[in-house]
Amino acid sequence: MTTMSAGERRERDRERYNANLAGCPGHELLAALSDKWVTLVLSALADGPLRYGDLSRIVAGASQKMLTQTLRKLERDGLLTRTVTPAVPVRVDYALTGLGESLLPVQRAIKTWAETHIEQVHGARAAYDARPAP
Amino acid sequence: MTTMSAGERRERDRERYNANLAGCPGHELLAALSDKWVTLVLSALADGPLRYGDLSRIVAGASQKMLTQTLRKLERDGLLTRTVTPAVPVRVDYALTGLGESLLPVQRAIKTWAETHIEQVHGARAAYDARPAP
DNA sequence: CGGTATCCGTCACGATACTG
DNA sequence: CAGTATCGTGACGGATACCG
Repeated sequence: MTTMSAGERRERDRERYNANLAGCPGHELLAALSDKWVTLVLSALADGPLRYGDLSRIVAGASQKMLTQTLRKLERDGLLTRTVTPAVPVRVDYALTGLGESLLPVQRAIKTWAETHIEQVHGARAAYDARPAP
Repeated sequence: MTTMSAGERRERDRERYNANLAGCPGHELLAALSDKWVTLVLSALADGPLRYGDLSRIVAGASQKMLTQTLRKLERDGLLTRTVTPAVPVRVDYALTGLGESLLPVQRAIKTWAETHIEQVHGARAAYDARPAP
């Protein structure tokens, strides 16, 4: 069968396209960074290692589940290390790796742009929202 | 009433925290950029204005709904302009604003980091996944 | 051509309870 | 202290159909 419905074709195209996206480094990174808590955890650890409890206090908005999930993901990606000290009670420290630290300048670049231009964005939004209704 | 259940307190804390987050320029930007299609649209327009149809072909993975939604958001934020030329059929052009263009270097920074370090990340993942099961 | 309107599945997230 | 297990829900994205 060489024939194929338009729907099938579109679906196949989308799959291909998404496969490309998944393989694109830029997108992978962006997907990782955009995670609500990743940035917060990373910058919390920028000043030095922290224990789980400390992190959960600093990143106060995160649920236990989300915090753990985020930490595991970052550990898997080699951005931080997880060190368990067997004692009673247990002690777990998290610290940035070199790779993780190398990400901090990128974060700063983003932050800098944001602080420099956010006013303009807010202004544009206000203007847009104030337009006469269609 | 000065008393409050632990649950209520946590909930209130989370709300406050999220309110802070919403006001944080860095997070606002990150939330905007992380949108699956924003980066693609922006870089598609980096070389010059495009019509809606062109965009939908270049950003092939996006559904019509998502593409329109993304374009509207970017227009609202002042990152691009939408120009309607009343004719038959209608013609709509999208172009980056100065503000939108100023975002391109940031995108490049992200892309550069990704291309430089993604191998390490993949290596770390492989190592993590290959560890002996607990 | 360039959209809007509507329905619908899924899945990420949070709350809660329990464990080594 | 530092998690794991389980369940409920709501926002988001996709498919489809229709409009100026």
